[in-house]
Amino acid sequence: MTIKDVARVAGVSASTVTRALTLPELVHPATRERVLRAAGDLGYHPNRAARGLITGRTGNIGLLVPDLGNPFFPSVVKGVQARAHEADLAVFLADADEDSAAEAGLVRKLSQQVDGLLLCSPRMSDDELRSLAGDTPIVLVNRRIARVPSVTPDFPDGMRQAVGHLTALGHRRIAYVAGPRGSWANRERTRTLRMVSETAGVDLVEIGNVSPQFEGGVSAADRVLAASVTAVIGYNDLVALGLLHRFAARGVAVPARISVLGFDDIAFAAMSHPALTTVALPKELAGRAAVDLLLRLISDPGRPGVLRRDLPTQLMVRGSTGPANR
Amino acid sequence: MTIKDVARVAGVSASTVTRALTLPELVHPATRERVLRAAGDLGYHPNRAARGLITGRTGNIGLLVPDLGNPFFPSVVKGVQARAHEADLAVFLADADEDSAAEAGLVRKLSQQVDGLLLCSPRMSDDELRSLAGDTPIVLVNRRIARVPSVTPDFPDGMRQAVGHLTALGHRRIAYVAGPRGSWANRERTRTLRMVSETAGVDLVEIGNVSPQFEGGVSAADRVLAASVTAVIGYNDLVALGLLHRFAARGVAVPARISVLGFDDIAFAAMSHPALTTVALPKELAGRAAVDLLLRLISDPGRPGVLRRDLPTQLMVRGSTGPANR
DNA sequence: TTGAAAGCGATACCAT
DNA sequence: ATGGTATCGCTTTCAA
Repeated sequence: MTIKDVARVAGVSASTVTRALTLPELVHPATRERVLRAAGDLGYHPNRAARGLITGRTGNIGLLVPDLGNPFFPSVVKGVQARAHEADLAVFLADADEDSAAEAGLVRKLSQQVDGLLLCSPRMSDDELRSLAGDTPIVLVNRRIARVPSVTPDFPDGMRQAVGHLTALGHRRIAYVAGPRGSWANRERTRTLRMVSETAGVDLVEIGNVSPQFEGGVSAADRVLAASVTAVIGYNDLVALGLLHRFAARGVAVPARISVLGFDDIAFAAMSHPALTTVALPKELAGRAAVDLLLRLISDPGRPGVLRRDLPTQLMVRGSTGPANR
Repeated sequence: MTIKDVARVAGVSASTVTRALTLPELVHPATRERVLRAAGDLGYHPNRAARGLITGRTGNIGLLVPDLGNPFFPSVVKGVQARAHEADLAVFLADADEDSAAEAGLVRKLSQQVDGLLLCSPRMSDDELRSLAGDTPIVLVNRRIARVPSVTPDFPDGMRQAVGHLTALGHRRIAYVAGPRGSWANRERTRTLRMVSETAGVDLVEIGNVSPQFEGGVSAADRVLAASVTAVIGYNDLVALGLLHRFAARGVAVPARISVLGFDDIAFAAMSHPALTTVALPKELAGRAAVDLLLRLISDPGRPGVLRRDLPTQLMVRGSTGPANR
C-alpha cells in the first residue's frame, strides 16, 4: 500500500497524490477529490519514515522521564500524549530509572529519530543539557537552566501558599524533608522555602536528603519527630506519604500532634488517611505546555530568546494539616 | 553525518561501511578496523528511518495502555521499556484514556511505524483484535483470545490463593466488587472467583460493575456493607483502596468488621492503612515477557501455533485481612 | 495543473 | 573482500 497504488487507482502520478495530500490547493478540485477517495478506499497512510527521510521531519517526539513508578510522571506523560496526538505527533517514551548515566544514552538513541525531545526532571548536568540543546530542539520540564526552553511550576508561589497555610494554623517551627541532592526541583524547593520561612519568621529544620520515594519519607520520619516541630513538609507526596505511614505506625496523631504537607498532588494524596494536604502542580498541563513549546521550537528553529513557561500551583488543603499544638 | 561521510573518511565504499557495521565477518579485519574507527570518530549512527525503508524493520515497537493513571500500567510499561532497550528497540507509547474508540485510531497510526504492537488490556472487540493480528504482529497483555499471542496472569491460581486465605480466616460469605463489564480481566476474575467459591463452599455476593478506579470502590462500599459479608474482594487495588477509604470514613473497622482484598499489588497497596492484602501480578515481568514474545513473532512470522505465556501470581497478606467476625 | 526525474540514507544484490 | 547500482516510499525541483 504505497503512494503508487493510490496514484494508479486515481489515474494520476505519484507527485499529484502527494500534492493532493499535503498541498491540496495546488491540484484541481476534481483531481483532488479522486485522489482522496482512492486514498480513503485503499486505507492509505503515507509512510512516515520515507517522508521523514526527505523532509527531515519525523513527526515523532521523544519523552524522557526519570521514573514512571512515581505517579507524578505518568500524569505528565498523559498530558504530553494528549497534546502530541492532537498535533499528530507520535511519542517515544523512555524511562531512565533514576539513573543519570542511563539518561544520556537514551537521549542519544532517541534524538536520531525525533524532531525534538522533552526531558522531564532530567538529572543530567547543565552542560550536558546545554550541549544537547545545541544539537536538537529540547524542552525541559521541571528544570530550568539558562538559554534552554523549559516548563516549570511556580515553586516560590507554591511554597508561599504552603507556609502561609501552616503559619495561619499557628505553626512556627517546621521541618523540611529534602529530596535528591542533584535534583533541580529539590534545590528550588529548598531555596524558596528558606526565603519564605525567613520572611514569615518560622524556624526551618532541614532534614537529610532522602530518595524521592515512600521509603525516603519512612526513613526520615523519626528524625522529624526528634526535631520537635509541629509541622513537616515533604519533598514530594511520596515522601510525605512515607512520613504519614511511619507516624501512624508509631501512633503519632496527624494533624493533632504534627501536620504533614506534600508537593505534587498525586492521586494518592487524596486517598490516604488522613488525606494529604499538598501543593498541586499542574502535571498534565505541564505536559501539554511542553509539547506546545517544542512545536514552536521545531517549526521556528532560529528563534531568538528563550521560550519559558511558568505554571501556577495550588494548595490543596486536606486532613493532614491542622492547628498547631502548643 | 551519513554513511558516505564515514566511507570517505575510511577510504572505502558505502557498501563496505554497511557490512563492517552489520556483518563484520564479511570484511577484512583491517578494513573493518578503519571503518569502525571512522564511524566512532565521526559519532556516526545509522539513520533508522532510512534503514527501515529498505529492511522493512523499524526497530520500534508500539505500546498501548488504557490509562497511565492506574499505577498498574506504568509498571508494565517499565518492564516493556527495560526489555525493549536491551533488545535495542525504541518504544512508542499511546494512552487510550479508557476509550475503546480511541484505541483503534491510535493503533492504526502506530502500526505504520513499528515492527509490532503490545496491547495492554485492550478494550477492543475480539474481532478487531484478530483482524489487527492478521496485519501486524501483536501481543496482548492481560487479555486472551483465540489465535492471538498473549501474556496473562494466572487468574485462577490468584483467586484460589485469595479465597483460600479468606476461608482459612473463617470467612464464609464474601462480596466481589466487579470491574468494567467489557474488560476481559474482569470477566476472568469473576468467572474464576465463582468457580473457586463454589468449590470452597463460600457464598459469593457480586456487586455491580464499577469503574476500575478509586471512586468505583468508594461508590460500592455502602452496598458491600449492606450485603452482610465479612470480606470483600475488589476488582483491583484502586477499587479496594476506595472501599478502604469509605469504610474508614464510615467508621467501619478493617479487618475487624470486614476484610478487604485487592488485585494487582500496585505500590500504594502497601502504603495504605491498613495495608492492603492483594494478589500480586508480575507487572514488570509481564511487560518483559510480552516484548520477548513480540520479538519472536517478528523474527519468525510464519510461526505455527500461538505463543502464550501464563504468569504466576502471589498473594500478599497484609493488614486489611483478618479473622472473620462472628 | 500535472508528470518525470532526482534524491533523502541505508541495504541488498550482483559483479568483480 | 570490495564496489557499483537498484531500491525502499516519499517529496521536491524542473519542465511541460
